[in-house]
Amino acid sequence: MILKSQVEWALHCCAILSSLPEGRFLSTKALAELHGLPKEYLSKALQSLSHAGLVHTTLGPSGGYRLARPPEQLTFLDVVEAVEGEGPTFVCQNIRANNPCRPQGYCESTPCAIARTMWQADEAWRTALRKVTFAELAKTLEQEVSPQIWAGTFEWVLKRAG
Amino acid sequence: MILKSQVEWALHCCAILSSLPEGRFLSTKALAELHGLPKEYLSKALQSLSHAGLVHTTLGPSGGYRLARPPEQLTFLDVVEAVEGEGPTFVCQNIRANNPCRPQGYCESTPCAIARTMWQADEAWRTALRKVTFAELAKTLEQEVSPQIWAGTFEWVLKRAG
DNA sequence: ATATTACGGATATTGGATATCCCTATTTGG
DNA sequence: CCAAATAGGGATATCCAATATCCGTAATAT
Repeated sequence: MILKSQVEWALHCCAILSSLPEGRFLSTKALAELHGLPKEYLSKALQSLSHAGLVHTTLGPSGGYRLARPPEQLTFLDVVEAVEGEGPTFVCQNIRANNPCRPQGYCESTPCAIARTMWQADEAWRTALRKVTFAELAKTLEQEVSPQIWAGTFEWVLKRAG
Repeated sequence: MILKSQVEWALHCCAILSSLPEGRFLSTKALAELHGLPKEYLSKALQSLSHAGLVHTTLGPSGGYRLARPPEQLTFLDVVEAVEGEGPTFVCQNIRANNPCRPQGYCESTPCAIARTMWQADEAWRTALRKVTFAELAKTLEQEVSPQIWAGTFEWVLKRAG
């Protein structure tokens, strides 16, 4: 079980969009160049973000993407679920129903205990992702990334932002 | 990102093996019939458990599988990792290295902050799975499963256990 | 001895992830 | 008003892991 690479792409794109000045937009082309990704395919990931309402878009030259909310209100979970979907990572096929020892047409009152445990772990994963916002990420990045690269990237982005 | 169905199969098989009397073995054939699963393919999942040292096996008629440890010491995480592997669910491709603004050959001191967050969530997931043992599962099942089916299944299993 | 079992290798088959291409509607900038 | 650039979406191709089956081998119980 490995997350799609689009998840990583979307997270990095949102990190960049978090530092974008209010009201400006950054295009797929710029985001693809900045991360060295295939533009057309990255576009699908960004469309997922758009469809989930996490970003706003505009058309035309100087068009592109910006966050739909302040970074304080955008969590890792939002982005992960936008790309991967909101469904549980464990799908219960209810194979207990195949038990030859049970009466025909017998129906369970509760979901399988095994599935419940897997879903609890799934929820723990989501809770951890829900706790981290892109505001916090920006703070961390500002501390960790070399000031030179940080400033250079910011300038690079601003030059291309519509 | 969805877990393999083999994970579900392996968990249910371990649940059955947990209730198996000391020293007895249950075959792939019996486990496949009990859960309505393809015998040959289920065999691969059981081999994963064997390879991870979670179960012991014997050959010949009346051969099969038994747990290698008491259910108190076998966790969901053990089984999930035996089947899914121990690698992280998020793979960092380090796409920040593609940033055109960085100097040639620049090398990061720390892993990407985005990857670290994803790995922390991954660890939260594993921690939740590590907390639940098959002894606890057996307790839950004994409370929830209809006594008639529970007893019938136990008898069914004993009749086939070598 | 025979039947049964775990095990491992080989080999399809399937479906999702990855990736590209092209057309359309829209909007900016000249 | 016009040309260029953009998001969006559909169609398609490719790749790989998950799923599934088959068979040969060694070991073992009866």
